[in-house]
Amino acid sequence: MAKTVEQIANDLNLSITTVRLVLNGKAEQYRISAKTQQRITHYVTEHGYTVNYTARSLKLNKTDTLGLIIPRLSNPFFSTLAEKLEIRCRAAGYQLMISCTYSDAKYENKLVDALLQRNVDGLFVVPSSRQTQLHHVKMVNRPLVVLDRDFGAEDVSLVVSDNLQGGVQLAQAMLARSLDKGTTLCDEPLYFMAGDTRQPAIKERLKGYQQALLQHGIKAPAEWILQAEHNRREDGVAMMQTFLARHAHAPKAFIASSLPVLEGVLSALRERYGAIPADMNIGTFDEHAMLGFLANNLWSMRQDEDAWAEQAFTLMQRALHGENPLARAIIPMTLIHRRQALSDLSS
Amino acid sequence: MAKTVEQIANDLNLSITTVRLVLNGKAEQYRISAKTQQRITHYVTEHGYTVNYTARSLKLNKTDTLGLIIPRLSNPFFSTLAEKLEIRCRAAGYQLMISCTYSDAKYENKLVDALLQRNVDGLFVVPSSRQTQLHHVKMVNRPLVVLDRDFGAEDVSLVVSDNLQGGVQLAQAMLARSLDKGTTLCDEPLYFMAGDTRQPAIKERLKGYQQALLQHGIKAPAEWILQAEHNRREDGVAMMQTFLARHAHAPKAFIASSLPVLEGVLSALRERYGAIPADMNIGTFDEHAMLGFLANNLWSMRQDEDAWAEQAFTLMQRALHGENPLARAIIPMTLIHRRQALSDLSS
DNA sequence: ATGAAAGCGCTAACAT
DNA sequence: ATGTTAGCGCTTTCAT
Repeated sequence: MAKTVEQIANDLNLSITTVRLVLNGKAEQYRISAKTQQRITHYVTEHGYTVNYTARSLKLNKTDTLGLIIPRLSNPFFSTLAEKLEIRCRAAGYQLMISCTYSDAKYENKLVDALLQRNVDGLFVVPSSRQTQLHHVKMVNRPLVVLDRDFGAEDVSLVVSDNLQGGVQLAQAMLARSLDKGTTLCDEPLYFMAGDTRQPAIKERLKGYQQALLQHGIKAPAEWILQAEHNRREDGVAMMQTFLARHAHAPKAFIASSLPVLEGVLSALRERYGAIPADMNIGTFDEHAMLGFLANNLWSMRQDEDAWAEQAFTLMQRALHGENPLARAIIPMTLIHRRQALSDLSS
Repeated sequence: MAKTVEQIANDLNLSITTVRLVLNGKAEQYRISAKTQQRITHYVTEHGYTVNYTARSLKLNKTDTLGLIIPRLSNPFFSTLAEKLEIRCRAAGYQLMISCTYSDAKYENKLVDALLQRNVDGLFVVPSSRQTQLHHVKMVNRPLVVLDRDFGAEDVSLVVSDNLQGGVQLAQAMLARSLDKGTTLCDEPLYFMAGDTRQPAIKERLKGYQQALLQHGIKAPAEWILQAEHNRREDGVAMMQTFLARHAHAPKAFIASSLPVLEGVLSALRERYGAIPADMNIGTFDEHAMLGFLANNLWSMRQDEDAWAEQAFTLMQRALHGENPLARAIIPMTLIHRRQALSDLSS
């Protein structure tokens, strides 16, 4: 640890107040004599000084620290979000403490407690279940902003993507392509590989897909929709294995409910066929640069992490300032299309 | 905030000591009467209580919090590392504060200061330059573990991958394939797309590549090695554009010095040819599930994040306990090979 | 079996 | 222009 204000004051035979005044740049305002200022600044350049934030926090009852609780950092959507949010918080003078739950409810509740014990000024949370969301709303007696998943708790500020609209748009884009080519949906069904549909974001995406089909006069048959327990890579693998057990061929067109699911789906296909069939039409939620590695015709529904960070922080800041019009922000998604790559050219 | 110990004591007409004793489970030891205990536990279940860690920290001069400073979370290697390290720290009762520098030296130094101000018990840092590394070693008068980049400062604990050996192994595997097929290196040069070679890890990887070539009696010609200012996606783009300006065709075989560089290299190729030539042999450092999206013959050098986390934490813990045999851990890399996918099959 | 008090380093309000 | 002091909530040590 560096020196304390008191030490400096003693060593220089000054009072604590005087030292603090120049340390906080109030020297001019209180007309501290030039030579006193010099002695102090000189001492500090010599011995260094950093405020003890712990003591400061104890006194002021704020830590200038916010907490962010997400499922995993290895999910690119969350790591990007964490980055953007961290930058936004830091611009406003807050440190962001990031922690992961690994989708474990017990863990998640404990994490919230741990961060509260450390007196974070406010908390951003991606809850993993309705139960944990309720826990947080009840236990967190400080500014709370829920992200990504609306399990329907009242009285919280909330930031989510417009998953329903995203689902509609994605499905419509893919259907339009089929219909342009003169194929019908019966020739070329559009499957939906859904992770955990209890998760509100996934549920909405699926609903959007169904709505889009209905607009074409079709009620999606049950066998077009595959489901799984979670939204992980292995769940994607399982769904595609189920599919392949039931069909002779890989699907001509499908939508994955999230990136990890897509990874699993494709790895199962590669396992089976030795390659990812290049003529598949792939739709997925969440954008990632490495999607460009695929040769396929591909649509991805991008979530706007910049807008998320901005909105989430704004809601947080309002709450921190005591203005408390709990609000929910719904952020539009953007469709990105990569055309099928022409494969056989002499490189 | 929840109640304080003092409030509880007042409300119950007990002394602070008595309340603390039962709150800390020392009730039996000090023979607090059963009914006193009951009153207290009842009060707590009613009104709740969480220790104020800030006050505790001020007194004990430790926060049970460690800091991790990395370039970016959106780099999968670092986000995975952050996850593993967070888990390891939490298992030992520490919270990990993760922050990103975006490879900005100024920012990095400020971050270190910010975390020190918050009294983290120790710091893990991936320094972005020799200058910042020296800054940290000098300024951080607490346990410090440097990760990933050895800019050569003395007196620090250090965890790095065995980048030299990794470079050798990767290049050798790729050369072996060529030679098996009867092609010579002259037919099919093995290029190296190097990001910033001032960065020690990159420098070592490149050196390993050169060593491997030498073992085949070849000194890599200057034009086989492309270089850039940084290790970002856009640097990969730039290198491949340079390459394409000088050559009529895409390279038959190359190594990318890191994932972001690879992303850039491939996107430049896709831009140019409309597709990623499937007959290219690709080598890269860092493993990622989405590499399986590529149809190419592909070798990736995986860094063992689990071992990193374990070693880094062990070094940290030693330092925290005052044992101070500054040590460096060098962690082997693992080669992963994906065979070229057979592309034209009826799906 | 229970209580009292000092002190961690800072801030803010009130002296001189 | 500079100095003094109370108190944030906890832990630790010493008294009953």
